[in-house]
Formats: sequence, C-alpha cells, structure tokens
Amino acid sequence: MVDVVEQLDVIKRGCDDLLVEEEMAAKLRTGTPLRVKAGFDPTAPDLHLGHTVLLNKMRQFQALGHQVIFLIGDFTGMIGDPTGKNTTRPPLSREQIEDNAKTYKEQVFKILDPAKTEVAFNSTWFDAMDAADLIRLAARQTVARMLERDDFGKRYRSNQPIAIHEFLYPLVQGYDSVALRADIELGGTDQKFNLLVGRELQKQYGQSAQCILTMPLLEGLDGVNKMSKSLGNYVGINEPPDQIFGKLMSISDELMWRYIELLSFEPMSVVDQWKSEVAAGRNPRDIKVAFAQEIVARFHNRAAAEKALADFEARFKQGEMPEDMPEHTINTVEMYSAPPLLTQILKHVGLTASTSEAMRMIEQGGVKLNGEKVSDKGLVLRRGEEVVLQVGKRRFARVTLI
RNA sequence: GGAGGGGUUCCCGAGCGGUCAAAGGGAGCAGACUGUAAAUCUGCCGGCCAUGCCUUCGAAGGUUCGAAUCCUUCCCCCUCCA
Repeated sequence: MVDVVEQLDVIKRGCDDLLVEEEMAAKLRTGTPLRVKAGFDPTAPDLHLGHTVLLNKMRQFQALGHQVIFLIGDFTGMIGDPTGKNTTRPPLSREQIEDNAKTYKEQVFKILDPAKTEVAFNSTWFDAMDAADLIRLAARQTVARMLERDDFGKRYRSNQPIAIHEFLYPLVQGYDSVALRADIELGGTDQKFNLLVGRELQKQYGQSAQCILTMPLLEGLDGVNKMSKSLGNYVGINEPPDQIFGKLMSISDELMWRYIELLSFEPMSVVDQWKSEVAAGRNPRDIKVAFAQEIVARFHNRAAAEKALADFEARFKQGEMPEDMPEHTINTVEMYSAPPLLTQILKHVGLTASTSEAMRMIEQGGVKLNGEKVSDKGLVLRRGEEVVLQVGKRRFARVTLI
C-alpha cells in the first residue's frame, strides 16, 4: 500500500475539509483497507459533473486500495426530500427507487471500479426499525444542536418554515454510518453537519468515530451557483460529446482551474505546470481544450473527443453549421389554416418558448433562416420547404414543412 | 387557544382605486466585442390567429364605470403569548 503521507496528499486534493486529519493518518497507518462511505439520494438518476466530484474522490480511495461503499438512501428517498426549500418532493415508490438505483449504477461505474464497490441501501436497516426505535434515535440529538446547522439556523432566524422530519434526516443519515461501521464518510460541503452527526452517533454506539472529508460543491457553468440540473448550468455525463465539449469550452478561465482540480485525473504536478505555462503567456484556451477532451473521452471515448474538437473548430472558427441538429417534420396543412409564420414554427420546434419570444429574437437579430439573418417578423414559410433555423449561437433545427 | 405581521410576474422586492402586464434589482435571453470565453456595453424579458385581443398580483365571492389596490369568507406562512 502507498505511503501514508502520499495517500493523504491524494485524499486531500481539491477537498474542502478533512476532519480530523490526525485520526485519518492513524487509520491509514493501520494498513487495513478503510471503509469509505458516501451516500446518494436516489432521486436524481441523471448525473452531471457536479456529482462526479465525489465519485472521483471515491475512485481515488479505490486506487489506494480501500473499500468504497456506495450507499443509496432509498429509505430517505421514500419519505421525501430533506432540504426542500419550499417544495416538498413527492415520495418515491419502491419501483421508482429501484429504477433510479439501476440507472445510477450504470452511470457511476463509468468512474468507479465495480469490483471494489459495495452497494448498500439504507432501507436494509431502517425498514427493520419501528416508530419507537426512531424516536429513541431522535432522542440522541437536541433541537439546539440541529439549529447549529447553517441552513436550519438561517431559516429559523428568517422565519422560514422547518418541518420536523427535516430534523430527522441528519440522524437517519448519521445512523447509516453506525450501521455500516464507516471509517470515513465523504460528502459535499453542505453535508458537513450531517457527516458530523454520524461521527457523534458512532461514538454513542461505542464505535470509533468516522473521519469526514467534504468536497466543494462544483460551480455550474455560470461560475456562481452550484451546478444543478434545475439551474440549467450543468454538464450531464450522458450528454453527447459535442455538448460536453462545447459547454466546457464556455467556462471562464478562472473557473477552468477549479474544474481541472476537481474533475481532471491529471496529477497535480501536471496541473501546476500548466498554470506556470499560462502565467508565462500560453493561451488558456489550449489547456481548456485538453481538459474538455479528457472529460469527453472519459464518458465517451478518445475518438469522440477528437471529433468534438474538430467539429467545434469547424463550427466556430469557420462559422459552419453543426452536422447533427434536431430534425422536425411539420404537417402545416393540418396544423395551420394558412401558410405558417416563421415565429409559429420557431415555437413549434422548441427553438423559442413562445411566438412572442420568437418575435423578440427576430427584432434583435438573433434568428437565421438557412444561414441568413431574418429581419421580417411576419415572414411566412412556404409549404414543401426544408429549412435550417437558428436562434442565437447554439440552437439549431432542420425543419421540413409539408 | 389568544394577539400581531405577511402572501405581487422565474427569484428578491415596490405598488395600496384609473396613467399597471405592474418600479427597481437579480437571473435569463439576444446583439456587439471575443477564445462559443470571462468582464463590459446595448436591447429584450406574460401569452396569442398581434397596430388589437386574452390571462396574471394566495383562492373564491362582492363593491365600483374601473381593483394588485376597498369589503367578505377561506387557504397558507411567520412572530409573540398560552
């Protein structure tokens, strides 16, 4: 096994916090593979790069020879969402959860080594508990302690509602650590409190306390908010190569370094060299290209990465249209009484959200028909025509009117 | 159970009988500039069969020529007291 100091270096890369480092070192020194726990909500089967930050860390632990436990919070998922800001998510059925878990695994093993991963479900132990057991568990923490959690405290102070079951989640999650006898638990920074609860509970149950390692929440493409599907600032790992590539190319130079630290598998020594090269005048774009290709290759393959770059350059350096674009065939006779307006077609194929928006786009010069800018809001399309429509820089569609 | 405060367009937040599709900010989108960067600037930012029409200010009724604004009932949130 790798030397403890080296292990710690790898473990700490990109991390937000490691508590408690001395304990971690001691655990590593025993030479026994550690039980590394990371919990996942079974509600979001569509993974994006933000989720992979944690998975990458798990992968590193596997590479160091430790036992990784991929815990699916199916029990918690059936109750509803804990951190619901204002909307309560509908509880998931057993079937949905199993479906989600399946898609989860398919995606997760693009990064993790299946042979070194133990998949666990927390319903295994929670289904066996009754109401009295749960209340006994609840007795182990105080309301004051719960209000120490930042988001609870904030909501409490700003008069936002907190439902009682939300207080139960940290306990439930903490108990998972007891059930799994985890040596270390990984999570996002937002999870720090919950992870610490696990530590406390383990002590109360007479186990040695887990260390906790928190990873930063990856910023989304906007560089401000955390990456999330609902904000639309994400890169999904199942997206087509050119999408992944294009999205990564659009991030700021500053954000690029952040992404590289958290997402690239290149050793830090290489990254540091890139940084000094850029400082010496190298175009950051080159680094970004290399990074974007690495990610495309990870979720697709090397050839796809090469092609994504070639297409990208053709499209944006030479202004060509993409090869692949959504195709639509519209039966205008059935749908419209008169030959359709361009604005109606734009809305119909989803290039704009409404005809009003389509009109605005035309006014602002953001609409192209077969590569030509459109300035007439009342433009009528002929039946039998095949046209290529473009809105903004990126949205394309090929439309056949019959 | 009692007393008080509050629910406005994606979010925050003004408006408190007509001039309100509703100030301002944020987000978003388009254009310019670029490295499809970032930053910046400009414009847009409810919908539609579109110089007009329709729907929106927690819900439902009502008053009025006219309501986000007034009245009634209901729902929800918060605070303090019990």
